Amino acid sequence: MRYAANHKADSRERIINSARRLFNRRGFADVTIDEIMKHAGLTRGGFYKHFKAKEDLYAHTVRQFLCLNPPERWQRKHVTSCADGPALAQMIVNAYLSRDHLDDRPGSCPLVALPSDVARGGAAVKVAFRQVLESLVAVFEGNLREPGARERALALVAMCVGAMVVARAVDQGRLADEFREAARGHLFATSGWGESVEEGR
Amino acid sequence: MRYAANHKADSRERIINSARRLFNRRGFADVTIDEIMKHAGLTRGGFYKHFKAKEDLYAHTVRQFLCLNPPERWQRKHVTSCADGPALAQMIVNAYLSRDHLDDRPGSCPLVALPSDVARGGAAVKVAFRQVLESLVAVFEGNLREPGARERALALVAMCVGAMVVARAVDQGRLADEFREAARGHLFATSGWGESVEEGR
DNA sequence: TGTACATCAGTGAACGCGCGTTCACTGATGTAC
DNA sequence: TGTACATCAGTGAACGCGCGTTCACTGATGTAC
Repeated sequence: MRYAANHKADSRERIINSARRLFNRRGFADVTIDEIMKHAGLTRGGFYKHFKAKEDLYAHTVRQFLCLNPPERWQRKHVTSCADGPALAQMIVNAYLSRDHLDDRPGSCPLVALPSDVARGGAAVKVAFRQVLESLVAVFEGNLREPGARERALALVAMCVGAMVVARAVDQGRLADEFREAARGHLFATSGWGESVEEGR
Repeated sequence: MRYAANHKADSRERIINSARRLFNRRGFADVTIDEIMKHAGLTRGGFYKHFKAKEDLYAHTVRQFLCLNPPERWQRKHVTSCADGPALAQMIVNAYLSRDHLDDRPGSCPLVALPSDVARGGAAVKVAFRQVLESLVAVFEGNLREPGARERALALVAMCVGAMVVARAVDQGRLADEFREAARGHLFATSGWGESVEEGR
């Protein structure tokens, strides 16, 4: 072999990474294979040495969010590795509802960036979306007191995702911030994870 | 004129209606002018007698949701015209979080069907999206007690929209139903609008 | 060690198709005179 | 009243472009013998 043993795997990872960031910004339909490959430092034709079709990428790009380590900028700033339990949950929520996350569309959580695309997509991408969703639900549920921990976790995850989704679709930064802050206030009032921290920017 | 005075306005309305239902199902990018015009009972070329470009439709289709009267099926079933105040708010929430609304993609609220598309769209469609959003916030806010009515309204709207958005993107009807029910339970517990009604189907 | 061949990630031109948009045309009616 | 012309919503062929996908090729390295 003329390439290192992990060379092809590295290329594949770069392609998925490139596609993930482009999909997050512009959706599945508007992004071309050519753009994806260029951002991965490759050319159009090579794509089909890695994937059977464009659609094969969708699930991989959604699932890749779970493997990001260290996480993207909006998470690095807010989440430190030394926390766990309610303190960790609090940090994750602050990161999720932060303005950094709102503004970082390429590095965004796919639950916020791609729900409409996934709703129209095939079975594979829906499975990946559900895995990301369930991982978020698990963090919430594990840090809420019984009884009804799961039900409250689902409602609060829906609120966090929903607040960010509408914040992204709105043309007024003021209203977007209101949604983020309202969700954060409501969440800390309901979960007992501690006070909402004022966000510098 | 060889057509009735309102003929062109009627055609325009049919085009927007056709586009709205197709966009709700498949998003802005995947729907073609040809399909839109066929569903409106017209042919491709006539589109440009009504709109300058495809993108001009987006805002009109989102805003049209506000004018639907009588509302679509999932609303007719749940909302009766004789209610107002908290009773009306309760009916609207039951309709919004109903399985009928979940399943009725063509007639869906655009907040649920199109947020990702709008987030990537132009200024006009974002204005229309915000108008629909604010109309929903107003219903909630007007039926919550001070203080903090607006903040709770924003949080609860985010939860309702978020629950429906993720329910649509998930591949398991069971999980989708859990989200709808969790949001409904949390909402009635928070708002004091009355008990959640078991939904027949 | 040297030579011929196999491998295979990546290249970039080409293909085929479909879409948004344009445009010359239709045909029924209104208007000028 | 009759005739010539203007109007304009709608038609459908055509254009131009870009995209997903295919394919013959490259070239560096590994392997057989």
